[in-house]
Amino acid sequence: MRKRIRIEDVAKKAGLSTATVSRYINQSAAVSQENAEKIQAVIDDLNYVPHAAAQILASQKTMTIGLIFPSLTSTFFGALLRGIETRARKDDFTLLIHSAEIISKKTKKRRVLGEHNTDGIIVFSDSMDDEELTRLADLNFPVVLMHRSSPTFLNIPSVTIENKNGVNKLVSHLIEVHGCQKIAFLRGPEMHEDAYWREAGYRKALLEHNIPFDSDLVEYGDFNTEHARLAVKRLLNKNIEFDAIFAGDDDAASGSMMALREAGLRIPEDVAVVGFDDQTIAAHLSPPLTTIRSPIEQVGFQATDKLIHLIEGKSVEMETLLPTELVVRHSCGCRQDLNK
Amino acid sequence: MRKRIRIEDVAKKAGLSTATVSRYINQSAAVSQENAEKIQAVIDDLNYVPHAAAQILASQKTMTIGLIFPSLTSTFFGALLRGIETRARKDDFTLLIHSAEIISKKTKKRRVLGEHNTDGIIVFSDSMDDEELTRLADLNFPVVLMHRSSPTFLNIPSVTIENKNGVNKLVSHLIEVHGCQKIAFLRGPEMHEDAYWREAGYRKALLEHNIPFDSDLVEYGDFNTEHARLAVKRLLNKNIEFDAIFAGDDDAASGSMMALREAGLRIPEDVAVVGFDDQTIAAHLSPPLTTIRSPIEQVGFQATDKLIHLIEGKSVEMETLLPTELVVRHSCGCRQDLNK
DNA sequence: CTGAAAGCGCTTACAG
DNA sequence: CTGAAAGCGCTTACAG
Repeated sequence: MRKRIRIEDVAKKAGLSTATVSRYINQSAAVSQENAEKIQAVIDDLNYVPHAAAQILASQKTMTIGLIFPSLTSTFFGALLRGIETRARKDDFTLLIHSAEIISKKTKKRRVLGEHNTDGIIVFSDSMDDEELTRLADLNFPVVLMHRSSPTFLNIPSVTIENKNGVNKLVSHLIEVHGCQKIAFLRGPEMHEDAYWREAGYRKALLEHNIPFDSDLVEYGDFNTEHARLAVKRLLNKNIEFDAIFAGDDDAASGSMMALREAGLRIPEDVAVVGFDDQTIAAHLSPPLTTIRSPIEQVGFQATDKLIHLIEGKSVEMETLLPTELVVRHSCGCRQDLNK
Repeated sequence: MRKRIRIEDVAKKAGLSTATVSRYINQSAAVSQENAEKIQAVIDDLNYVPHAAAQILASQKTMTIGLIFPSLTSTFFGALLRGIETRARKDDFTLLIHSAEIISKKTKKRRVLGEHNTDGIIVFSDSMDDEELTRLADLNFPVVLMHRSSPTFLNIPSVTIENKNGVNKLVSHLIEVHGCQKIAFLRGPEMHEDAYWREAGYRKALLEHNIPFDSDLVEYGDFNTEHARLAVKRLLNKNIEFDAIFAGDDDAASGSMMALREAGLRIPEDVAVVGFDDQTIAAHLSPPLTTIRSPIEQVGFQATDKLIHLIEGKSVEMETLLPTELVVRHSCGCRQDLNK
């Protein structure tokens, strides 16, 4: 590698001090018009780019945001990332993404994301344990939670979505409009907060329509295509009767459809299927999926917005609950026009 | 924020010098068993984590790899990222991801990824222009290309996939097994290298079967669901006849299916549809998609492997061409068993 | 508006 | 195997 160009080289060539050059680069203090132009010319000429680590060390600000995700495979995270990146870039923050799924227990002691390399961290769902959350809270280090709320003994801001109401509407639609009575439910991961509230919405809808809750109809779909496919197969093999499936999310709905088709069942004639999220895939399934639209990108945007406020020392709303919306397509049995 | 704990604090408490503590942490030189234990105890006690920027500045190694992607929305990138992250983590490299789509021309002067914050960069397709590529090559800075080959005047290692042969097999299957004669082709983005070679494979298959190339059958699908849907609509509106669609990739195949269904056409009876990549979605489309399996995750893994070798000063193979494979499902007209 | 100089928290020859 | 000290490339009070 060729010799690095330092701020000192720029300063020397411009006949100024490094302090002035630094001020110009960071716009941290006024620099005379004349010198500004001189400096810019030298920077362009030398192709100077500040050394990030030196800036961080000297300023004690990393200008980067850490992201902890369980995995990066779902399209779901694409939308989330878009929201996060859009907001982060507005304030020139860099993103350091850590996908937790791949980390092994052993690696865990090597803290990947923390106060040593970020100004703040956004945590998705349960991808950080309470111990580390507590440690960061004790440090007063900025953290924002997405798709989960703060442990009660801490006080961490969060951005979540309206799961319970959404699912209530969705399941009620199945019951009221399509007369479904035996609605299978593919639950998400055990400790997942979205899963918890979706179950609450499911139970509420049943209760309000005097349909008894039947645990035989509940399986773990894990918000995952293949798991959901197997879950529906299990239901089918056990000869459990159902006239609809609320799959937990869209990916699981896609897997459910597969299993049904493999069993020779028609959708929605034999079994209605509904999902949650309204990801891109939803409209492209066959039949197009009735689902709940959740503002995934907004969640990312808002969480990042909160975090940046926190980093800047401003106060933020503790809990942001974003609304969801019923999107009726055909997989529930509705027959609206195919062209949107 | 509470006062940061520094290596000096650890050293003092352990009754040793910072040099020894540093050597223990980085395993960069032998430390006596006794002192090692003492240091580890203090680290655990104080909850010490080294300041990343200080390490980078002092060692002149960032231990991070830059990734330049056009966008993070497709599931395609999920698989790619998995491969990259798996390999990077093996050598304790951190990932800095920059999605180029969101960057504006103005922002461009602020170089987001480069020698100032990474040890090397992986570039997807054409998300970095020749000018910057040249600058980095001049610096002798490690760069690896994915899904594109090096500009001829440079000499940058790359990892690409066998597009031409794959498509040739796919289109030949359509012609030989299903008797297709008018195969529409949804091309990818203009300057995209994958798109270029897929067209070459398409033309070759036609040529080998004495079917004239008909430019009326070619549209831009842009490797994108919605664009592809509109492209097929255009074809339909122009009353152009076709008995099959090679959609360019799986996302575009999904969009094509939508357009066909909206027009009341049956798949594959009226029109066969085939894709490329064999992403997760492919098996879940209805009917399940016949496509070419490309080793997306492998591409990421190999590119990262190459980059790390480069960073370590080792020499690497200049061009790695990974094989692809025909996956026959039902959207082409084949009637194999649905259960795999 | 500008500069001299201390300091950010590490690593690493060098010497022992 | 260990330590004293220079140095990595910036930023930022402080003084003017």
